[in-house]
Amino acid sequence: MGSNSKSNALMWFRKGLRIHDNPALHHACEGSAHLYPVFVLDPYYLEPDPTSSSPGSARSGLNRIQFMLESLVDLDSSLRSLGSRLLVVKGDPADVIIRLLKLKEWNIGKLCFEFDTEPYSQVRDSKVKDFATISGIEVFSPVSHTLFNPAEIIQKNGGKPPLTYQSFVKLAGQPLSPLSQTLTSLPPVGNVGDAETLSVPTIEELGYRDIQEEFSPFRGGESEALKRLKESLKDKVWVANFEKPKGDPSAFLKPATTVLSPYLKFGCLSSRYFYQCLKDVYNNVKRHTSPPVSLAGQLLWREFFYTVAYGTPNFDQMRENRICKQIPWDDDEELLAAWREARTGYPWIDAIMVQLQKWGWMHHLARHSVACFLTRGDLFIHWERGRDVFERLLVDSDWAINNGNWLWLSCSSFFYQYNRIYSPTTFGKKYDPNGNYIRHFVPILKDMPKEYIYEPWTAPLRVQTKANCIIGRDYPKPVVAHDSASKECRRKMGAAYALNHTMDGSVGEEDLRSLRRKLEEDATHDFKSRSQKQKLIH
DNA sequence: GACAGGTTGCGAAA
DNA sequence: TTTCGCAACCTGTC
Repeated sequence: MGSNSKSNALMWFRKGLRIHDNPALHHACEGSAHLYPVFVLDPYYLEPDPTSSSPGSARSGLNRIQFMLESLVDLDSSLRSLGSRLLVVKGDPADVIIRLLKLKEWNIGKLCFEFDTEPYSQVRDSKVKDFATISGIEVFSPVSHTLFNPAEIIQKNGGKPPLTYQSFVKLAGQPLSPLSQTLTSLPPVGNVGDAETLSVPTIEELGYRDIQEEFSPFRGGESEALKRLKESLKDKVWVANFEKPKGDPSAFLKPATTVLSPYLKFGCLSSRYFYQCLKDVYNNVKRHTSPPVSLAGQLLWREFFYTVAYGTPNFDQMRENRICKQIPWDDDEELLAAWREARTGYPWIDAIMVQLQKWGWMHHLARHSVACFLTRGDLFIHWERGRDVFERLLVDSDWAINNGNWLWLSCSSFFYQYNRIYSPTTFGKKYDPNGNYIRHFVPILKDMPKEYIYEPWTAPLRVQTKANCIIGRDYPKPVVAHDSASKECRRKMGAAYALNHTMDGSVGEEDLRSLRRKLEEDATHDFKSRSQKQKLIH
């Protein structure tokens, strides 16, 4: 190669931790003498945070950190089998990439990375892109994390994202196919020089010592993703008849869904490849389910939330969010902690929260149960608080999808039927009358007879004694009474909706404060009039 | 302005 | 196992 021909490429991995269907990687290889595959470890994301209520960093639970490290190990080994390897560098991602682009030894002429729609990533990437552009480095940043380009769909809809699934699907049409070529070899890594590259660290090397005894049963990486995909698709009848709302949230030995979400989150699995595989199955069976409930429909839900999230400023908060109802949520640290730490006294809710802590994954309907309970169903706590807990602990936590679902479940956007409240007792009972799910994740209740396991506070004392679980001592009493709490939530939601309707989307801080006052006054008044009646009766 | 339709509520009644 | 009342929400479309 000539001395001034900058024919080396830097492939920046962030999400998209895969070899298959990776257009940025393909482009990075084309005409490159050397290829530098880089992943930047961000200390802010990884550093142990002893003040957090469960193991992990401030931003991520240990399960997701572990999943990411496994994905990196797998990526490195795949790169090695193609004659390359993964260069791991520590530091602030944008700063690190800019530093590497400046290195004389690397002599980078082309920077390739997958386009990322998240606000955090947009800021980070434009910093790097700006530097590359003024330095005369070619930048290639294709959309390949999603089936569609969110920007295109928003444009097709006149500049605003569609706010219903149906209108989204109509607008979106057919997704693009995955790349058909597979890479058989990669250009070699050139002289690394002063870049201070590492190999993928272990969880212990990151400073984590006390690894919990039960942890996520899902291993990270592209190989694992493709294996899991193949396994899921083997049962063609199951794939063809899949209907999301009918799954069993209490199934944990064999989950009722594919559990491919963590792999989609990190891009270990290409959504476009997944979609194509599903189409192949559908083409080979007589009858199959359709969106929104089908498996392919689930991938379209992902697209829907990515699109709305990309086109909605302040999507991850209530304030200044065009599509979010303004609701006077309570701020109760005690109740929030009880929910987060699985001590609400409702075994179904607590078991789900334990599964979140231990596995970093729960069934979709289980997520609904606890999200509804925290917000509009029982505790009336701000959905942003619950969102934070999920965002940190879920192995599959995905910015657009997580925020979208919290908006949905709290009846702040997309879904508005706030009278439909999940029961923290009977909902789980429908699927698991014996309470096996509770017995596994809340073992203190393992000997509670099934008649009482969903409402252990109703068990006679002799039953509690026999089960070695005294309610109020070994396991908490319910933090709220569901009947009255949910009634109260309905009342508040009704008042908040009325206010949002009257003010036509311009509810401000002061309006919420006065609504909160009014709601409290009404509650006190009701209480007093009830007491009056009681006095009259007696 | 009316109307149709909305992945996933509950509990009672048939 | 399906259907209904509950009380009445929203967006997209005409």
